[in-house]
Amino acid sequence: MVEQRTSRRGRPVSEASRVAALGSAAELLDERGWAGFSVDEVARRSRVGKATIYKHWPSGFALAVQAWGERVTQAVPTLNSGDARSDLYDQVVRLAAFYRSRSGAVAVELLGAGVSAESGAELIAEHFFGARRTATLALVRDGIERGQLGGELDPQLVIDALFGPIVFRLVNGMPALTDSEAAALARLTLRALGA
Amino acid sequence: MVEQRTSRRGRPVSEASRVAALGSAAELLDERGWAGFSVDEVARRSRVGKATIYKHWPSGFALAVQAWGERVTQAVPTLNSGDARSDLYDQVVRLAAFYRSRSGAVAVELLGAGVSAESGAELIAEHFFGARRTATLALVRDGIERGQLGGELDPQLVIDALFGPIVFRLVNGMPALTDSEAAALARLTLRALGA
Amino acid sequence: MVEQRTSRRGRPVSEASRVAALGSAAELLDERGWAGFSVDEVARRSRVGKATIYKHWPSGFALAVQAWGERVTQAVPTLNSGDARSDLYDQVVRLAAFYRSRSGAVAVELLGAGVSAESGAELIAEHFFGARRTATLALVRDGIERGQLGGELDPQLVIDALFGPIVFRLVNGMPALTDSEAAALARLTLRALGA
Amino acid sequence: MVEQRTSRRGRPVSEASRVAALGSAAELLDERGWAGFSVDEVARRSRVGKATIYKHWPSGFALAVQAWGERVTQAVPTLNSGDARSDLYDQVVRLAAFYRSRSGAVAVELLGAGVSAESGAELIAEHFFGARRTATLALVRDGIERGQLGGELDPQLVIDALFGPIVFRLVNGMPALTDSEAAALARLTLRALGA
DNA sequence: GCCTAAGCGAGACGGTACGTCTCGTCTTATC
DNA sequence: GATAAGACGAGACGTACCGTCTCGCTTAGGC
Repeated sequence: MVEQRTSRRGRPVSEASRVAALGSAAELLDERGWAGFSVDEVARRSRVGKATIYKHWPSGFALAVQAWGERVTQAVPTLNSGDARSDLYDQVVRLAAFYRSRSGAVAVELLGAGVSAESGAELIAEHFFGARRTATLALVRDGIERGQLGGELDPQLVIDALFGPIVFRLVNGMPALTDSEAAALARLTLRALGA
Repeated sequence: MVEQRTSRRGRPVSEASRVAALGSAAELLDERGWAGFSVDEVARRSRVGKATIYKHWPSGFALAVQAWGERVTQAVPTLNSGDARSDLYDQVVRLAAFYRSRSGAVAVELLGAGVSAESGAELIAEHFFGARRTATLALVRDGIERGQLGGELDPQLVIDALFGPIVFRLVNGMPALTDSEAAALARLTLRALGA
Repeated sequence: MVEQRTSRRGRPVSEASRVAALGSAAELLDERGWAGFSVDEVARRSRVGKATIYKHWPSGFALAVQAWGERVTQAVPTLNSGDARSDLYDQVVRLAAFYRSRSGAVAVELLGAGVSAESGAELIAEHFFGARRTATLALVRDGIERGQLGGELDPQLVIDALFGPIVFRLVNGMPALTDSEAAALARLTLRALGA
Repeated sequence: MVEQRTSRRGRPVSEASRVAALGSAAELLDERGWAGFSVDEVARRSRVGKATIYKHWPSGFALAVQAWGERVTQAVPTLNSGDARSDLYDQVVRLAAFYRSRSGAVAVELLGAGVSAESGAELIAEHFFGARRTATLALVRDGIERGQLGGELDPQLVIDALFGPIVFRLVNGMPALTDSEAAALARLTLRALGA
C-alpha cells in the first residue's frame, strides 16, 4: 500500500485560513451578490492574504462557488423514501422556495457566470448540482424500476423537466414561482411521467 | 391624436453612433462573452465616445443586453400557424438549437448577470423575452381556446414548463440538449397538456 | 466720405453674448481660479453657446485673460503727476496690495499658464500689462528727462526691477509683500536710480 | 539615539518605480510642458501603474514639481566664496540663463500652477526654492556681517529684489533677460545695497 | 536547541476598467 | 446668418480590482 505522505518540511497549510476565506466569501456574497464580490474584499474581511487565497482557489469565481455551494446543497436535503413521485414533488417545491430566497438569487448569478468562467462548468457541477443531481438520478431510476415512473424518458431529462422551470422563471426577470405554482408544475410533469 | 414631437433644440442624437456602439458591443460579446465585455473596448472599436455611450445606455449591461437582444429575438421567429401543439414543439426544438450555439452561451451569461444588475429584470424581459413571451402566451391561449391544449395550467407556467429545461441544462454545466432530447422533452410536456 | 457699412444680412453678432461670457468667466475665475475654470461652465452660467464663445475667443485661456484683464488693469490706475519718483513709489505699493488679494492670486495663475498657452505671451501682454507697461515706461522716460531718475538703466529694466519682486514673492509660495515691505523695496530701487 | 525603523510589513515600496515615474514625468514636461502633462501619460511611458503613482504623490502636480525640481536646483549651484557681492551677482546671471532655457519656461508654468494647487506653495517652496533660498539667505546675512552689504533691508527682501525681475520678465510675455541685462540689474540692486 | 524550509499576513506592483468631466467641433431649430 | 442648446470623439481624471510579487514573521521537521 502506498503510504500517504501528508507531512512535509516547512509550515503546513493553514486549514483555518481556508475556512476563514470561505466564511468571508459567503458573507460578502450574501451582502453584495456576485456582482459586488471581490477577492480583495474577502482578504480584507478574513485577514487572509491574497496569495493564500489564490493558492487554495484558482480564481475568485472558484472561491465564490465553493463558498456558496454549502448554502445551495444544504438548502434542500436529498431524500429517497421509497416513493419516488412524492420525493420528487417535495424536491421541486423545496427548490422553488430556495430560489425565491436571497440565496437563490445569488446562486443564479453564479450559474450565469459559470457559463464563461474558467472551468466554470466543472465548478458549478461539483459544488452546486453534483451530489444532488446524482442522488436525484438514483431516485428517478429507483422509481422507474419500481414502476412508479414510466421509463420512456432519459432520467437526466426527467430532472431537467422537473427543475428547469424554476430557474427559468428567475432568469426571465419574472417573480419566482410560488409554492402552489411549483406544485402545479410538478404535478403536470409527474403526470406525464406516469407509469 | 398625439402629435409626435420629434425635434428638440440642439444637435440631435446621432443614430449612427447608437448603431455603431450596438454593433461593436455585439461583436465584442461574440468574441469574449459578457465576462470579457467592457465599455472602454466598445468605445475603442466603434469610435464612439464613452460619454455618448453612457448617454444612450445607463450601464454597460444595458448596452450588452440590447446589442445581444437582436440576436436572441432573431434566432427563433415567433409563429402561430393555427396548430398550437406543432408550433410549440417547433419553438422548443429551435430554441434548444439556439442555446447550443455560441450566442446561446453568451445569452445565458447575460441572463445570470441580469439577476443582480440595476434594472436587470426589466432589461432582460424587454430585450430577450418580451415580445417572444407575449407571442407564445397568445399561442398557448389560442391552443386552449381551440381545444388543442388542456386549460388546467396557467399559460405562463406552460411556457416555463416547455422552455425551462433548455436553459437549466446549460447552467448545470452539462452539454446542451440535442435536437432529439429537446424533442423528447417537448413531446412529454405537450402530452401532459393534452386536451 | 466713405460710408461705413456695418450692417449685413442675417442676425447681427451679439454684443450682449460677448459681455455675458466675459462676466461669467470673471465670476468663475473668482470662485474657482484658473485651475477650476472651464468653457463649459462659462457657457452654462452665461447661457451663451460654446460655439459663440469660440467665435469670440480662440481658447478658454484667451477668454479668461480678457475677463480678468479688466480687474487687473482697473485695480491700479496709471498716473503721471509730474513727480516720477513718487508716482512709481505709489504704483509699487498699490500693485503689492493687488497681488495680496484673491484677484492677484488668480492673476498669477494666468501669468504662469500664459507661458505655454497658444499666443499666451501676446494675450498676457495685451490684457494684463500692455497699457500699464507703456504708461509706466513713459513715466520713467519723463522722469529721466526731467532729471528725477538716472538714465543709465534701460527703462524696461527699471520696470522689472520695481515690480518683479512683488510677483516673485507669490510664486515662491511665500506670504505676499506687506505695504511696508513693498515700500522698503521701492525706496531701495528708487534710491539706486537716483539721478 | 532614535532607532531608524526602516522595515515594515508587506512588500516594500519600489524605489525603481518611483524613479521611473520621476524620469518619465521630467521627460514629458520637457516635451509638452505642464499644460500637456498627464498622469496617464507618465504611467504609460514609465510602465508604472497609476495607483502606484498616486501612492507616491497626492497629485500629478506634486509629481511634476518634484520631477522638475531636480532640474531647477541643479541648474544653478549655490555658492558662498566669502565675497557676497560677487556671489550674488553670479547667481543672478546664472539664474537668468536658466530661465531663458526651455527648462525655465516649464518652471514658470509650474510656479503659476502652484498658486492654486493643493499644497502648491509648500511643494514649490520645497522642491524649487527651499534649499536655494535658505543658502542665499545665509549668503546675504554673511555679507551683512562682514560689512559687504548694508543691513537696512530684510535679507528676504534682498533676495526678492535680486531675483524677482528675472521671473517677472517671463510672465510679462517679454523676451527673457540677456546676460548683460541681468548683469545690469544685479549691479543696480547691489549698488543700492552697498554698505 | 538550533537550522532550514515552506506557508503565512500584509500590502505594493503593472494593468485595465470604471463613470464623469472638459476640450473644441458639429448640427439642429429658433430668432 | 448668428444664436442657444447640446451631442459628438477624444482622452484625462482618481479609484477599484485583478492576479502576481516581495517582504518579515511563524511554524513545523530534521539535525
